[in-house]
Amino acid sequence: MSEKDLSTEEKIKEAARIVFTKKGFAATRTRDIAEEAGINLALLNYYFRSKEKLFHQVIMEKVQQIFGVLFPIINNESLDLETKVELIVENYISLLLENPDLPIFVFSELRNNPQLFEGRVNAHLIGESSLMKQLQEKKPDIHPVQFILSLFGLTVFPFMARPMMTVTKMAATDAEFRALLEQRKKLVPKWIKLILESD
Amino acid sequence: MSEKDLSTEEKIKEAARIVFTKKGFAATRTRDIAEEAGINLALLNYYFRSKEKLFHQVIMEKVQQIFGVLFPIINNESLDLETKVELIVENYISLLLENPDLPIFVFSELRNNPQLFEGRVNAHLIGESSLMKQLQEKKPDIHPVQFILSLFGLTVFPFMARPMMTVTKMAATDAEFRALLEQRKKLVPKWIKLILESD
DNA sequence: GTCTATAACCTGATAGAC
DNA sequence: GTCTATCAGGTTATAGAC
Repeated sequence: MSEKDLSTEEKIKEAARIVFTKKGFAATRTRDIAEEAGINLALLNYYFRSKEKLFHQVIMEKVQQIFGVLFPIINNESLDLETKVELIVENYISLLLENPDLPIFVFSELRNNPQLFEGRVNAHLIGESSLMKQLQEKKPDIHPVQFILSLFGLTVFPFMARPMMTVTKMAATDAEFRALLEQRKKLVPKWIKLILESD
Repeated sequence: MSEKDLSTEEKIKEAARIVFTKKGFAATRTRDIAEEAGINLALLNYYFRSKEKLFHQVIMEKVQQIFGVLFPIINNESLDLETKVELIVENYISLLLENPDLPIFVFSELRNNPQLFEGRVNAHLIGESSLMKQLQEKKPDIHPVQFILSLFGLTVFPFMARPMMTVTKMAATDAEFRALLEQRKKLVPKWIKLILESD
């Protein structure tokens, strides 16, 4: 599907996704989005009313995209803990490889604007999830939050550290980075398993 | 040392540290810094010439603060791998507990502005470090970058996820968060050890 | 060194022609 | 729906008095 096939509205939103995720809300100028979309500034306001409304739409769709991948796994009663971990890591890394700027974007905007998510992210949805119950059963001595932080730390952190890895030449090229993350799809579940089976 | 004891220059810089780390460069207005410092806008330019120059000074000092803590450990030839890991985790978590906004700040500004660090962070300083040599010897089958990503992912990620933890009530209060991270000082080295001793 | 006032510039948003 | 031109408001930086 070439750029020409998209409606103007979708062209603007796609441009907004790119620019907002790359630079953040405050550093993005509506002019940048217009230019990226190949349209003019007035059209942005014609379709989306304001920079803020456009931003809100973009980030919410991104958050839902993430939860859309993770939730069905976390709450699937027919998967055991180990399989859940494998699927979460595999699918989340795949998603992030297509959206590498997403983690820094979401976390830094959430810092500036916590009320964005207030009410939308229900504590029970995580605390009462199938994953949590299985964890409690398998390893009651690990604080569930410590487990979650580790699982996602191991999975997400490389994307946040990406700019640092480029500068330090730890993963200078895109191909190197992708290779590392592909390898990590197997490593992280293996390591998590070590943690779960330790005493 | 009360606020009154600080020179005007230092008051401005301290205010800049607070506001910049909390909101990022683009979202920060020089007026916010002036107000936080209890001085007037013109003085900021009198002392630091521009918003950009002040920012540059602040972020560089923060980065050096981090490396100042980590480098002596990473390159201490007389510490074995396990002890290095313990000290890195312990000291880094302590530092970040005093500067919880630092990780999001540094990583998101680095994304917007990678040239900030070009030339300053030498790839050899990490690749040729004592830590890396020990790792290579102890566990040649782990890619060193995978190890580093895991060590720092486990250590730093909780600070980046802090706003998310607040919203989801995983760690609603400051005290809860601190307790989790204090506990983590022991957990992370234990888990890293599991990884290093696995096959 | 510190202040007030203001210049110079930039950005989001809109008016109005087509 | 799409464009150009422009407004209104806000931001950085400086001039000039004290």
